[in-house]
Amino acid sequence: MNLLKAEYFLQTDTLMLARQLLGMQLFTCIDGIKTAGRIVETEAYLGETDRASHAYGGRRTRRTEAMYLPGGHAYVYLCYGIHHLFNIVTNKIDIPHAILIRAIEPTEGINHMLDRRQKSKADFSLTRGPGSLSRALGINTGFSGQKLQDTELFIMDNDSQLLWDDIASGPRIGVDYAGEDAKLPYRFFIKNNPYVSIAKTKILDN
DNA sequence: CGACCGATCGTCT
DNA sequence: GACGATCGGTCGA
Repeated sequence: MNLLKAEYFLQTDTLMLARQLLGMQLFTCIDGIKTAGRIVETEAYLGETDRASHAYGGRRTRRTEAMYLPGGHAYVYLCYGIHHLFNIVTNKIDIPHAILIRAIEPTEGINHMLDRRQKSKADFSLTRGPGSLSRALGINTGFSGQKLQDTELFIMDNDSQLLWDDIASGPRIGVDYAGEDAKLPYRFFIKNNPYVSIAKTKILDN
């Protein structure tokens, strides 16, 4: 396992990055508490031209400003007043692409995750869904705009590559408001992984 | 199972 | 003042 430099996310092909993130590990080390999980589900948001993106049409607000930073920064926002959703900004400065991390498979610090989630037993719901995994890892909106680095929030890539056949894609979840763009297959996940959200659609392909 | 619903609050108009 | 890139609980079949 190697530490992934934040600059890795300066790459411009956000869809490819969203696919490549699968199998990598997301770490947080907060107040000395280290927790991590293997990324098993992601969604790409392609910025100005993507109706599902908060940056659609080039919208710049206090909240979305983090997405206009260079790739390798975090974009975290509050959803439904309760959930802190974690994204990795990609592409060059002023191009507001981002990848939402939708599910991880816990690998380290499971007891701390249970504490944060106020659960007594580990089950798949511990880190299934973007709000759940953020809570388990201790990620909140305070991280928005921060660069990924090796002290608090970072990514390690894996020695073994995932096979193409192990990955599936389909429409993104919860973006019905996005019209035609809601159908785009910008959600990627590891096939048959129990931590992946149960999607209502059946459209699956590579 | 599936459908429905309430929680809860920052953000934008 | 309305609305979410959600979650977890309940209710009925």
